[in-house]
Amino acid sequence: MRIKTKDFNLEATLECGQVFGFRKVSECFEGAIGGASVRLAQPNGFLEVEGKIKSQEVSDYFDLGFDLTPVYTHLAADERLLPAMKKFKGLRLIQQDPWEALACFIISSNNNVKRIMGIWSNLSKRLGEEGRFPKAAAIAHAHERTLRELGLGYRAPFLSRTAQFISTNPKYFDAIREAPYEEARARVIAFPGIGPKVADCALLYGFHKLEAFPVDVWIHRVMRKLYFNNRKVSEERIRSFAKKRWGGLAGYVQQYLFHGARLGVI
DNA sequence: CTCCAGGTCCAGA
DNA sequence: TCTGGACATGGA
Repeated sequence: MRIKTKDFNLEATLECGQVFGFRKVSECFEGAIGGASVRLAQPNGFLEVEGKIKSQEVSDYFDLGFDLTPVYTHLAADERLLPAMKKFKGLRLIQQDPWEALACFIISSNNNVKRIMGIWSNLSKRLGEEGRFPKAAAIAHAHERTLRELGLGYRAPFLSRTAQFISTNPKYFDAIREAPYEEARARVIAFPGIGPKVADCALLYGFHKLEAFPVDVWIHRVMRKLYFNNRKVSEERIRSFAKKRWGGLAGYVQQYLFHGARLGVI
């Protein structure tokens, strides 16, 4: 299947750190969208999709209907952000599964991307269906010892307890999705192993709350460098700065900043 | 061996 | 409210 796209960069979108379930295999990305295993490529502008899936579902997943113009307006208006915009034009925040996002970012704390992807893979092979990321119930029923064997370390009880809560309160995500950002954030922070940063990742990536601005070590460093003259700044001040400057699209700007910082282009 | 990785939690000032 | 240390694990 071939899908026409406007302003879409598959590689930047899947490698910018918002999702951990795609693997690059010779110019293709292998992973899953919803319940379908897919292989994706973008050889000459078009998005090529292999797998038992409708084009609408792919389009929804990558949020292809979302107009990036206001994001570009922010990026282009700031000399400091211009390099990231040029490099990653077409990077989109996707509509991934809320549970997967929440779980993956519990795993992400004090961890590195390579290891997070490894743990994603271990969990999916051991507890998931057909190698996809396991449902909350599957993790809830697994023994904590099993999670440790898969590399979770001290995060095992955090993930286990959160999975138990979600699998027994399946409607809870609806409440989070419907709540305004600040209230949703407070609800997510209440989960074990989730603090302000992981909560913002879950809200931005799992619930598409585009005002969420996760401040991790990379964002902290790059924001300090670009906007605070390398002085000490609290994460709270960075957050309020971002909110004031980029408002409801702060999370989008954050993604360009994060990817740019990690790749060393800004 | 030490340091670090998309932090969080807890205790003590 | 702010700060320091512990926390599993594996790669550099």
